[in-house]
Amino acid sequence: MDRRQKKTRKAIYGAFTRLLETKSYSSLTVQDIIDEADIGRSTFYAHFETKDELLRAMCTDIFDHVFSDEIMGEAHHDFSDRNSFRDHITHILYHLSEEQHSIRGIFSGECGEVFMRFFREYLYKVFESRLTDDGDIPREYRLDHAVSSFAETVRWWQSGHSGYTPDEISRFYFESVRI
Amino acid sequence: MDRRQKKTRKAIYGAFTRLLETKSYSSLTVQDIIDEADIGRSTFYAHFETKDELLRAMCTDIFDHVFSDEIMGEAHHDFSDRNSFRDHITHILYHLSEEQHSIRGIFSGECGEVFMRFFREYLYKVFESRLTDDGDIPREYRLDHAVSSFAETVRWWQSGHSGYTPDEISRFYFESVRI
DNA sequence: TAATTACAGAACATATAGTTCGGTATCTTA
DNA sequence: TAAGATACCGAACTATATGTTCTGTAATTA
Repeated sequence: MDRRQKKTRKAIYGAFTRLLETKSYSSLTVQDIIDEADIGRSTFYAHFETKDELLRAMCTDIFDHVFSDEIMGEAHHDFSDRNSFRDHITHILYHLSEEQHSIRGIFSGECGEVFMRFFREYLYKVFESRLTDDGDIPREYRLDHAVSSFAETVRWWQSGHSGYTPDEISRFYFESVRI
Repeated sequence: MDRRQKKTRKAIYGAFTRLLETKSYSSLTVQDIIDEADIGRSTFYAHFETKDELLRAMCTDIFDHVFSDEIMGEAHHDFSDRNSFRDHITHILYHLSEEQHSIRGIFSGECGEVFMRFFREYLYKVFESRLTDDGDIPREYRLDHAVSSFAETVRWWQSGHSGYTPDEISRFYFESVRI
């Protein structure tokens, strides 16, 4: 990839995350991003068709990193011995904490919804295969509940309670939800 | 209130909910609502400053009804004998099912987030006083988790699974979350 | 070195939001 | 029921943001 392209893309991403820390997504104009990134107007549109697509691209980038090993089924962190579900979840939390700089502003505000929708798509894949069969509650509901609860747990963690460690958050989650 | 005002307000609400069943909130223009409601442009703005405020007003209307007895602390439905927390929750679900016509389109799409945010505000009040003290998990987290899980349960129910009864949904919830 | 590709930025077309205002219909009240 | 108040209609207008096009320039690549 052309060095110039990487440079502008990085500038756009940076400007976007920086702006999201002070302004809300909907009140953010493309011009704001252009000014903050210090690029030409046509350059922005050469990279992204809309503001929404920019958000989408950023989410994809972040999650591809966060879930990279998860999707592959391998674990770099020290959980390779016992691949328990709980370890996988904690693993994801560790990855998320490494991406704090980019997701700080993204969770709050209206783009939080877009972000959460993406997040849940990935989480479905992770939870689906691990969900135990049990009881007379529809599997569909149980899956939705497990995913929603986890996504909301992360939202809670990342918006105002980032002092807790991934292990603590994992414990909170597994002690609050019946899986 | 002037009969004319009630009439236009009803027309706007109706048009809004009708449109939300086929189009997404963000792609919905004020002009769309005006055309569907068959009113004058200035009339819309005489009632609501923005599209967001319209959504906000509708949410308030719906929730004021759904939570009316809850906030008052009284129960019209047959739960007056044993005011257990679970009865209260089921009570709310019954009220919600009565409002299905207006909330059908509101849960899906982007306005779902606005709706959910409102919903959660009301739910916090209901859950806060009933939350048992227990364990070494921060009360703040447990409250957030209980509220989020319930809100998401209702979202799941109202978007594609409205065949279940309020009692069933209540059971699903209480058997999935540790409160 | 030559061809390609990306960028800057001005100019432009379009769409939507929100306001203003004069005329008309409807409601209220004295 | 007559008069004053209030709400509605809708056209015209301003303002703002979006997205496109084009030309000249600088960086990259072969």
